[in-house]
Amino acid sequence: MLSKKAQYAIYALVNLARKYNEGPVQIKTIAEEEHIPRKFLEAILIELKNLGFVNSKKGKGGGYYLINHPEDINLLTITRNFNGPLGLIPCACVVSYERCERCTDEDACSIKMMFRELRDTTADYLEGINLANLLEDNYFLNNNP
Amino acid sequence: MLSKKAQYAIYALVNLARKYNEGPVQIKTIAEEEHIPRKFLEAILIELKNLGFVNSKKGKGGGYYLINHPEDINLLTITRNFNGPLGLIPCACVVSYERCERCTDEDACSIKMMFRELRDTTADYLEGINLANLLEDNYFLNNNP
DNA sequence: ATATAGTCTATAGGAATAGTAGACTATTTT
DNA sequence: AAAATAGTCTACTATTCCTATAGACTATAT
Repeated sequence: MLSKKAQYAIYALVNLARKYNEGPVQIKTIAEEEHIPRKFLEAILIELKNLGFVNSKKGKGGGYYLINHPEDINLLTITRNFNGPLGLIPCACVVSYERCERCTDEDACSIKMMFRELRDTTADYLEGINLANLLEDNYFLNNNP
Repeated sequence: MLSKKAQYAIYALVNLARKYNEGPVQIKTIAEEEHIPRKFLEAILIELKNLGFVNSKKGKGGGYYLINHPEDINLLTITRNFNGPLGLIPCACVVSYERCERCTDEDACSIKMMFRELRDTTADYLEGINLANLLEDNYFLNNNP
């Protein structure tokens, strides 16, 4: 399961994607519409800003907005920044890789290979989904066999 | 990432699978070979026993052993019992499903569909791997295109 | 009997998660 | 310039989960 923080980040970005090109959206609005605790959301938005996903405008009529087009933000990127490693065991991770103490030959270890393949499948899948895909109702029903 | 507990459970079971039909294996032996803290391993083995994966024999020459053939224990079953939900968001879970507060029509929600498909892929993958598969070096090199 | 080896109860430190409070700063409109 | 709006920053807290550990107890085999 993703952390609440990671989940909130995704929902906040989807909310902004839905209103792309409609001007800044207030923190309060996002918090209410997405059922996210306001103060918690503030912290997440600042992180999203530092990561280059969103920008903000202060004062009246201010709020947050997406910097890039929804099509250019995929779920792997979001997940990477707000959640731990994708691999299920340390030696199967890429970014957070740790050598396995149990192995003499890690390159022949079936346990590692198995978990590594699962990790890669997951990464590819998440990378293939962007925010625009998530806006359309029934996207999957319409695009899957 | 799986919890240490879940990882240890998998490595302990693989250790027992490697010695299937060779009589009971002592806690101490498994702990040393798999680099698992002994007392922690004790607790995990008791849980594995209650779940019906292993049995134990007391006294001299005692230890733990697998009840079923390694081929009959898949990784989905192990993971389910020692780690949280497979789905990345609550509404995409099966066992730990929670209704989404954001949705009016969950059946048309692309976010849910996406995470649900990923969950199902992961579950199918884990279910397809059994302990016997993990014993053979290079299993994946030999069986994947 | 005695050594061996699993079982049970209880506890505990620490990290991560999730959330809160309040003062402060920048911008826009009047 | 003043007032209202809205984001920013610092600090704090509560709770849960993870990862263990200690030690006394019980059952079995020889």
